[in-house]
This record gives sequence, C-alpha cells and structure tokens, in this order.
Amino acid sequence: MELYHLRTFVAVAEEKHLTRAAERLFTSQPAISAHIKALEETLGVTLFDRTPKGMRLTPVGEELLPRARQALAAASAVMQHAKGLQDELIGSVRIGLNTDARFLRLTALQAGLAEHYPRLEVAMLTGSTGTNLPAVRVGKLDAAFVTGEIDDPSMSVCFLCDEPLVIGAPVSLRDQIISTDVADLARLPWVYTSPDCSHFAAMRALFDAHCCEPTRTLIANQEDALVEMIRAGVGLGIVRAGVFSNDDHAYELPVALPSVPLQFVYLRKRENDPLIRAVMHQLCAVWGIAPPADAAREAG
Amino acid sequence: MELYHLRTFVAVAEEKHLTRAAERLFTSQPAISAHIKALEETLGVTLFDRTPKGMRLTPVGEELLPRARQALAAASAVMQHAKGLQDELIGSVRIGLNTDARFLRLTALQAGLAEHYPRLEVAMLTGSTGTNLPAVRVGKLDAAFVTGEIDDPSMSVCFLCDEPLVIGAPVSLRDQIISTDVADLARLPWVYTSPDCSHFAAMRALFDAHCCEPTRTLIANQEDALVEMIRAGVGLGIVRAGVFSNDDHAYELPVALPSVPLQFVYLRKRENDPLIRAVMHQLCAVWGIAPPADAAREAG
DNA sequence: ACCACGCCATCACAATTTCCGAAGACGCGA
DNA sequence: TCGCGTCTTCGGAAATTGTGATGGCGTGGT
Repeated sequence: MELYHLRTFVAVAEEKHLTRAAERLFTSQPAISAHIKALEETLGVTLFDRTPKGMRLTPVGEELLPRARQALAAASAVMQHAKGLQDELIGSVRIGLNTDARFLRLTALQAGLAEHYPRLEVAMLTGSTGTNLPAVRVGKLDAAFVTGEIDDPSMSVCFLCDEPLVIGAPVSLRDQIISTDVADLARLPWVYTSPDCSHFAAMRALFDAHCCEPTRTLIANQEDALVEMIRAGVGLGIVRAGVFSNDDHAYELPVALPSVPLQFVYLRKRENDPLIRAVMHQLCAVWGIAPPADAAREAG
Repeated sequence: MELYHLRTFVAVAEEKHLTRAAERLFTSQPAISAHIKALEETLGVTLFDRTPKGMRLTPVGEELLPRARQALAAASAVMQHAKGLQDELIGSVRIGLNTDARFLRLTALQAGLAEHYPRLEVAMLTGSTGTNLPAVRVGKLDAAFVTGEIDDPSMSVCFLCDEPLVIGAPVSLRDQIISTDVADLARLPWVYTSPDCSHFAAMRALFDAHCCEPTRTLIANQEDALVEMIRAGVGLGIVRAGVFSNDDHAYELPVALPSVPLQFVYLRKRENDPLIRAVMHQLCAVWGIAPPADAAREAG
C-alpha cells in the first residue's frame, strides 16, 4: 500500500466517480480503477459499490475513509514541516575565538545569526589560533578565528583584517626600560606566547632580526592570560595594538612590528555546507567584505 | 513522496547504515540510497549527514523523524483497521416478512446474525409476498420471505418448507356453516387476499374446482389484517394452518387445501454478495437445510 | 606509511510496475 | 431498442524502481 492508493481512495470517495477522480488527479480512469482494485485487494475489503451511476462507498469504505484521510494528512504534515525547515538552520554551530569578543565583532555576528536563524544555537568557544586550527580539523569546531598565515590546503581561509602588533610592557617595569632598542629590551623578562601562535612568529622575527634572544619567563597560550601576565608585571610581551589603551598597568612601546592577518577558517570540504555558508554570509556582512562566491567550481 | 520513502527514512534513521537498512527492508543498498536522496530532494532538506561510519540524522532529520513515524503509523492504522473489518459485515440488511415472526423463526435468524455479525443492523420489515417481490427487485429489500411459486429468472429462490393452508372461520359464523361443502361455503362472506398473494391462487383453485364464486367482502393484503378480519367475524378466509390454534374467535374448517411453499428470495446477481451469503448461511442453519453451494458457476 | 576494510554514491542495465488508449460489459433512461 | 455514461479488462508503451558492479573516501590496524 502506498500513498497514491490512499490519495485515489479519498478522491474517488469524494468525487463518487472514477472518471472525475481521474481528472482531479490528472491521470487516466483505468489507472484510478487499478488503484482502487489494488487497494481493495491488499486491504481485503470492498471499499466501493460499483453502480451504473458511479462509485458509492460501502459501510466499510465509509469507516476506512477518515483513517485514510488521517494518513494522508500525516504524510502531508511531513512535507509541510519540511517546507518550514527548508532554509532554516537548526542545531548548533561552534566557533572558536582567539582574542577578545569586541575586536572580533562577535555581538554583531551573533545578532545577525540570531536574526536570520533563530533556531540555530551559536557557541563561541574561547581558544587560540593554536588550539582552534586542530579543533576545526577534527570537527570539534565548525569554524574559528585565527591569526597568521595558514598553510593548510584542507582549510578555507577568509581574510578579515590586518592586526597590528605592539610590544606591551607593564608599568611596573617602566624604570628598567631605558630604550626601545630590541637588544636592550631582550634582556628584560618576557612573556612568551606558545609556538603555535602567530605572535610567536612575530616575536622570533623581531629578535632574529636583531640577533638576540629574549629572556624566557613564562609561556601563555591564551591571549587574555598573556595580557594579564604583562599587566601583572611579569614581563614584556607581544600583543595586539590597542589592548592596553587607557590601561593603568601596561602600555605599548613605540617599536615597529609587522602586523598579522586576522582570518576566519573552516574546513574547505564544508564550504558548501549551509551552516558554513550562513555563518560566512553573516560574518562577511559584519566585516564589510564580499562573501565567497559560490565556490562549487573550486570544490574539486 | 510515497510511503516507501518514509519507511526507508525511518529504517535508515534507526539502523544508521544504508547497508543494514537495506537488509532490513530486503532490498539493495543503492535502492535505499536512492530513496533517501529522492526524499531529501522532494522535501528540500538534508536528512542525514553522511559519515564514514554511516548515516547520522541531521537536526532537521531528527525533527522530521517522529512525523514520518506518525505518517507510517497512520497508514498502518488503515491496514490494521481494514484487517479487523476483513470478514465483518457492517451496515444493514433489510429482510421482508410475509407472515408472523414465529413461523418464520425470526428470533433464531436474528440471534444467529447478531452473534456472527455484531455490527450488522438487521431490519425485518413486515409486508406480503406481493409487496416483497418488487421490493427485492428494486433493491428496497435485500431478501424476503415469500410463499408460492416464483417464476422470475432474476431471483434466487430458497425453499424452506411447505405451508399447509386451511379455511379459517370466525366463531361468530359457526351457526351459518352447515357443511364443509365448498359450494355451501362460497355463499358465506369471504375475506379476500390480494391477487398477488399466493393464498389467492389457492383460493381461486379451490372455487374453480367446485365451479363456484365466493362472496367478496373485503380484500386484505396483509396477513395479520386478514387474520383479524376473520377473527372479527367479517368472513371466512384462507390462512396458514395453525394460526387459529387455541383461538377463541376463529377456528379451522376441515377442508383439504393444497399447501404452498414458503421460500426465501433475493436477487440472483447478488448471490455472491457477502451480505446475502451471510444471511443465507444463517437462514439455512435455522431451517436445517443445506446452504447453497458456492454458486459462482451459475453466476453467468 | 601503507594497506585493507567498511561506508556511501554513482552508473548502466534489467525487472517491475505503472500508465495509457481502446474495447467490452452493464445498467439506465429516452 | 438504442444511446449514454459508468466501470472493467486488455495489450503494449512508458516510467519508475531495483540490481550488481564500480569508485571515492575516511578510518583503523599493521
């Protein structure tokens, strides 16, 4: 028994004629006849009395008709519900962060996602470039903010902005900072970032260029931990410009540093995933950049 | 969308593998794959995430699954209900009577029908042979008791018993009944049956044989009316033997009359109608006669 | 690092089902 | 009695569905 049997059953019951039911269902009358016959055989009951005037429901058919309607309605409900879910994103998306929410414009992103996909649960998970990348690779994250050049063909990378770096210094060490010469600074205590952080590369470049090695004091792989260490006076460190504005405990040294790109990454194979598309769409709107074109052509 | 799509959907959702779902549904894995693909296309949503380990429901699929189950259950309810109605007779059957209920053994017939077909509504409609036959012909009755020979090829006739006839006379006329000679009796007042009643034929035969004509007094086409007329002293009449046993107002004259057959008739073209079959089966049980064999061979 | 395994998607072709148009059977009404 | 409208049946065509083989892909064991 299939749905078309029931559809035909109901149509014939309502039209009381095979011919009219056939017209209503845009098919031929023999087809309708066969449907009814097959249905009657599988059900083992007679649904209609055949009269010269048409088809009249038997008491059994009368009794089965509302159930058939119910089944059709239930099937229709599936389709209806699916239509409602058509372009709806439901479930959750996990986005890895690598720095503070304001700089990443998270409230705007969250607002855009919430507005367009009210049933999408958005999880913003703090981390760092170093932890975000593998998390995205293994699927623990759907996408993530990272800094620095990403050289991974399995990743799609979306450039957001250049992030200027500065050397941050605690106020408590101001007395010991007599010059902004890198070699001098290297002798002071430093808070290291972890090697998988892009700031680490910037730091290496800086000291290598001046042929010196900083004093290692502490390694922090979370940016806010790093910032707190600097503010607490543990040592100098490389941070994004602006984190110490109007800060009583730390300030920026006027040393030119290269900037690193802030980027948004996700698995390339998911670039056509509606979830990713939606997040990217909102993200690009927030950052004022063009969303990635329909990337089907480079999917192979 | 058809039911098999939903069946496959549910099976895959439960088995989490196309392969296993295919085994469960006794078909091949590509077929299952096609079902899911087609369903996803008609619904416009993605139901499963394809993983190397199998199929995992998406949140959308998760949401649609119970509705799909509901639709399948509704369809299954149709079949279930139909199975229950399989050999059940529902609706009503109209049986025409031509004499009193006890003689027709109606309580036994009613009991048998009620026991085997509790949902069958049985209507016993009083009438006479003359009114019952056309009523059966035009479908106002499904079957009827009649007396006398029936010569109608469109009718199936089932002989039940021979019905002995007697001349009934009112006690109030006893004084005027000096002999049982028919010619003498003919001079007394008579209550006629209508010409379409088999008793009428018996009456005609009786008087024709004795070359006399009875005095017509009143015509009654209902047997109980006839009986009442006789008891009220209106005149003599031909009735079934036994109706006046222990009756204070009328009695039977010892005049030999031919008997007429009591029969049960229905439209021959309905002889395979389950309703007719059921009634005949019960009727024959009550009357202790063999039910008509599967009459398919003489249906043409 | 490699290979074997299990998973699903796709393909071409076969089997089945469904569908159609025509013809037949039947009862009704003119 | 004939015409009309109904449903049923029939043969062949069309569409759908199912099958087995093949390939891509990721995983886990060696």
